[in-house]
Amino acid sequence: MKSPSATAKKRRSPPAKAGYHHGDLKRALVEAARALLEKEGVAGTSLRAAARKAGVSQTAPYHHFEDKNALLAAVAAEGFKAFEATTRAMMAKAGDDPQAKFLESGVAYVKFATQHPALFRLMFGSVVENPENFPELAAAGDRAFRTLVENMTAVIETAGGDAGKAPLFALSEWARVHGLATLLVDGGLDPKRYPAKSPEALARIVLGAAKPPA
Amino acid sequence: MKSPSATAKKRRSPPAKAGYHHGDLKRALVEAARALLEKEGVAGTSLRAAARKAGVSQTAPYHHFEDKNALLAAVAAEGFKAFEATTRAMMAKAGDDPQAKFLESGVAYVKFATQHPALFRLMFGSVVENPENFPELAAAGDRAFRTLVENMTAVIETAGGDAGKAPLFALSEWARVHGLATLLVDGGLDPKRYPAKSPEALARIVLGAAKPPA
DNA sequence: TATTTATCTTGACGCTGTCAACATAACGCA
DNA sequence: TGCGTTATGTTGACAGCGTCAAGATAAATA
Repeated sequence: MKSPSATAKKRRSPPAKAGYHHGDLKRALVEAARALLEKEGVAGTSLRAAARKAGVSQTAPYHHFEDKNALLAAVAAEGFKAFEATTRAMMAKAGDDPQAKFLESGVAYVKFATQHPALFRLMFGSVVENPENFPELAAAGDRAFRTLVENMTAVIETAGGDAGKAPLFALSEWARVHGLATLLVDGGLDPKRYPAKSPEALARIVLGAAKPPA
Repeated sequence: MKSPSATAKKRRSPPAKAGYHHGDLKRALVEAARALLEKEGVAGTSLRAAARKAGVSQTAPYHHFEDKNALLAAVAAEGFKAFEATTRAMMAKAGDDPQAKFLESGVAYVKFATQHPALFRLMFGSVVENPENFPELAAAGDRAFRTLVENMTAVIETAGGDAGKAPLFALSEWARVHGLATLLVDGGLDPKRYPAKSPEALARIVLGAAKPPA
């Protein structure tokens, strides 16, 4: 019995698209919102537009997300997954040297930000309200910071330093990387002032070479 | 018709007009918008609400600002003035040591951000669109960066380093300061992880002491 | 004083987020 | 199998937003 016939598709765990009820609106909405984000920016990303793009009515999203904020949080969470993936890939290319891995993770950070500026703002800016209500987001932040401290610990240990200061140094370096990414994304940096072939190249220069006098 | 009002608003000083038409709506709107910003955040700051607060109709602002974006730009420009003033004050307290002055300017940066988070976001985030159309904003950015490089040059020279690298080092340190401020303002930083009495204290620790192994 | 200009108001448009009420497909149990 | 329940979708409505068009009125000017 079950389905009358016609399209018998999988609808259990990976419910693609099947059936009348659109199949998997939730995912479709997240993807639509992400596409809007890339093309129109944060300001141009509306719940209604996402619904339109997914081919449903304007209030259909409310059966899958409590409100617009929840949709944005879901997009941000997906962004964090992509972010972690690319960071891992960049670090893998760097081999075993902790210092090189640390640098590459920073470059990956900046590269991701400049390649997906709106998504980056959504993830790290204050556009998602009450992010603590979205465990996926908090978990992503925790994971990111944990790896950061681990990397910094490795760097310090190979340099024969005091590993107890890893959290402090990690924060310091995180701030620098995050600041560079933010300045590039938000246009606080005049590119003419720092001619570099690409944001990635600039990141490599700044993060790798710049150690002003203490 | 409504009550033909009664409250005569205060007027402005020398070049201002002492007229009926509200006197100086432009300034009143900027102040209203700034108050809204502090109380309601960027999202809760609307042109109409600012007009309401100033006691005029919803379209009155269009005689003084091209659109909402222009009003926000004016608020941001005012923010930059306040920002420069507090930075100067903090640096003055630091005396003559370039290193100390540099540190204090960074601490002032972070302090300003955490004390006026919405204003900080307005100034440095991407909420004002096409900021290049507002010369006041560009000028403020230029001034800020120039002092930064000057300070860094002084720091390097007293340390006997290569002053040619001042722009690069300045960018590096600016990124760190800006990143720290941004992380604090946007909640990317879990305060439990870095127990400090205040953001200002945390800034002092991070900016002053954290020089991880190169 | 007459006219032009600056400023402010009313009214309207389409967009937004969200709610209430309703319709129907799918699921689960007798 | 049929039926009730739940999940998912729709239409319609509301207030608030940014902005435009037209009209009103005070102030400046000639």
